[in-house]
Amino acid sequence: MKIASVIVDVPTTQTDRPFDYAIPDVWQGFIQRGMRVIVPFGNRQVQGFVLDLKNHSEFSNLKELIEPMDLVPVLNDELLHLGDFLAKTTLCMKISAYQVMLPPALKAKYDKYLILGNDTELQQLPFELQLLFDKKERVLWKDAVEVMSASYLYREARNGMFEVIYEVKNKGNKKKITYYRPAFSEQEFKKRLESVTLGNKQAQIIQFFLAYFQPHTVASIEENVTGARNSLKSLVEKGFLQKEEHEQYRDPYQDRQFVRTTALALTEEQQQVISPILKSIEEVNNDVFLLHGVTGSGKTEVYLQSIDEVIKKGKEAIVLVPEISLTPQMVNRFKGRFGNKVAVLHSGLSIGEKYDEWRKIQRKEVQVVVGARSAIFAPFENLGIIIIDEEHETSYKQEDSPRYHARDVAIERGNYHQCPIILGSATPSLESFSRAKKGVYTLLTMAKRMNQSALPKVEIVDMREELRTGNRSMFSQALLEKMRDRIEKKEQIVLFLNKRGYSSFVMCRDCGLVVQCPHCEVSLTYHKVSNQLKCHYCGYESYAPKTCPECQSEHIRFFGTGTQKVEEEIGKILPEARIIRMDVDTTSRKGAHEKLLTAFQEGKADILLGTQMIAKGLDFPNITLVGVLTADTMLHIPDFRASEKTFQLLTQVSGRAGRHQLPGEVVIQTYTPEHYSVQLAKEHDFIQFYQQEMSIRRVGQYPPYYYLALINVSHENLQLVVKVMDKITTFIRHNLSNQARVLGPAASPIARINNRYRYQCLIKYKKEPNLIPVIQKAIAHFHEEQLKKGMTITVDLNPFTMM
DNA sequence: AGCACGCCGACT
DNA sequence: GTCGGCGTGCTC
Repeated sequence: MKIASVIVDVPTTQTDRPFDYAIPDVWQGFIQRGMRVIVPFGNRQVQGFVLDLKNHSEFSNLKELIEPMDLVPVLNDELLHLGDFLAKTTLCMKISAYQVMLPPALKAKYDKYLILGNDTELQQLPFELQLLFDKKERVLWKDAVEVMSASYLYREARNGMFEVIYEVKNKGNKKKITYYRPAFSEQEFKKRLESVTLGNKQAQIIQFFLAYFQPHTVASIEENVTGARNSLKSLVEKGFLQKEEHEQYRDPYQDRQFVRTTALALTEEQQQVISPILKSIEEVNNDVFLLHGVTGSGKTEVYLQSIDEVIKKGKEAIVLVPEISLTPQMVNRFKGRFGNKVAVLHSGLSIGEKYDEWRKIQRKEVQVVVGARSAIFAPFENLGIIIIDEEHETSYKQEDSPRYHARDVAIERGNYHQCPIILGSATPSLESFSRAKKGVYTLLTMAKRMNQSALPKVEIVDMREELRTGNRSMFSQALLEKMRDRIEKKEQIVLFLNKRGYSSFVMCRDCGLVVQCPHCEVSLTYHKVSNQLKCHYCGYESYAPKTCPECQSEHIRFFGTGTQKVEEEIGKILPEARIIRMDVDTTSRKGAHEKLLTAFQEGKADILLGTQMIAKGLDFPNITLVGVLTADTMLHIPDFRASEKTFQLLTQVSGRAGRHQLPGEVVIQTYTPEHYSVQLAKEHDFIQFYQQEMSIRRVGQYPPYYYLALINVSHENLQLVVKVMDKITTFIRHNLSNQARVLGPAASPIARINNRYRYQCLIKYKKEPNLIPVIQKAIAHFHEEQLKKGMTITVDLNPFTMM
């Protein structure tokens, strides 16, 4: 095999195909499919993935590839194939599909350098450049353009004064740890000592080695002989010690003790649910199970015992959880059961830590991976099960290219490995539940909580009524009384503030002006800490105005209830309450999240106050009251899934209460108590909610009855955006069947971000085999505009947000 | 993406 | 006449 077919790291439609390279003799037999290589591309070097090896190419004068970047392939055949699947089903570049499957540490970085031409003397250069080149062979391009214009540099490069070179940075990411070991046996060591005289420090080090005759790290030598580091080198030179480097994994969980657990006895329901799963594992079937289990019904134990069975068969398991750093309890459960067989992958890890966890998987040192969305690409080769917990979570859909959904990838991989998939949730997505009803998935139900505990009693409080009776605080009378009661009883409270879609905006009470971002069509968010207004879309910041910028009125107010404000108010009315506040501000530091939760678990606070991040996975026995301060803010966002999201959230939050011996109670405060998603969450009635919501989706022609595709065009010039979007929409409308509904063009819900206008076209369809080629054709038409005018066109198949 | 090639206006 | 504007097309 003399030729490698390579996908290059140039993410454009024109280069989204394999390029052939000759394999130089030195690398013959070494280069394999799935390896990363450095190849010449045009006049620069880029990274690429070897797709294939072959002996013939249609292209006659091939360049040689430069060198491999890996010792062993980073992508196996299955993942190479999966990349193709991603590119086809999400309309992304193949290179982006492959990059997303690997830990970010393996993504190439490029450096552009300037080196002197062959005949160039340093003195010929302008003074500023002479300084840069001083004693250096090469100068970073970005340093050079600081002192000389790019056009000058390019011109002189053309004249031969410089050469411009590119280099793929292959970062040595492996963490090395240095050991010193005795160079010979103990007797030999002593014998040799007699024939030399050593300095004081060196003698001390030798004594230390004689006392503990084994390899030592520099740190441990230093502990015993201070200043030893300076003498180690000469001991190596004299032949007493050998220096060696061991690769070491950074283990983010290394200094933590995990209490080992064994399988718990299953409840009757759990047994009923697990037996078809075990059967599927046994028979190597590619079944998809939808495990619908109420909060606290013990889904995790079902996962654990299924995985255990898979491991016994010598296979591997992937467990996806929504943003795992948010649920350290979950990690503990897996680490506790499977110990060092588990790798953990989530966004809280550093790039290096992610890389290390990934390598444990690649080297088959672990059998289980627990992680967020991208863990679905774990390079296992013998998958026995894939579990997606909280299956309905929107975070399983990646919101930028490649816009894949982990569930779809899971099903594709399950099909390849012929292994079962479990989708678990207390509130399944309508898509999954309807598939289960149709028999595409196998529905498994757990309707009871473990520990004989009942689902919590839910009380809905109409906040309009509170207002009428003169209560203007954010706590209803009912909630306040219950909070007092729990604090007295030394039981714990979780207060949930639903902030999404309800940022704390600034409004003038006189003229009604809402302060907006000058670059985006969104209202600015007030941040109390810095007294600033910030735009969450483009990062614009300004100081909070004291008077209305429009009418100069002083009645300008900050609307919306932030966690800080709630904390302040509790401090006023319940001064004895100890509060832990969890939001972006208090959990941004690494590990802060877990610390706060641990403190709460240990009873160091009465109230846990937070946003989204406390809705899931909390399982503390002492929580007996859950308060939802504003249940309906999410209902008003322009999204057909608003009701579904509200129902899911209320159910999840309620599920935090009374999971163990003590009974739980939930208070939901709302301005729309009659809404079915609020009412049915109170009744814990998912089935009823499903039916009601489905009929609305049917009428509105929304998923799961229809599939969606969203095309978005953005550019600074509004006219251009409208024109292009209009042409695309018309083209698509004419080329799909009349079953399809093509809506638009219309301004996006956020009509402008970063001064770029945004228009969109929404396609609703049931069956359109030509959809993807038609969209591709429509977009291809506007290639030039994209290239020259900086217009962006994006396509999101099965979008989760319409923003 | 990044660059070379190439064809038209304003400068020595 | 030439420098440089950016429109066009190519990269194995």
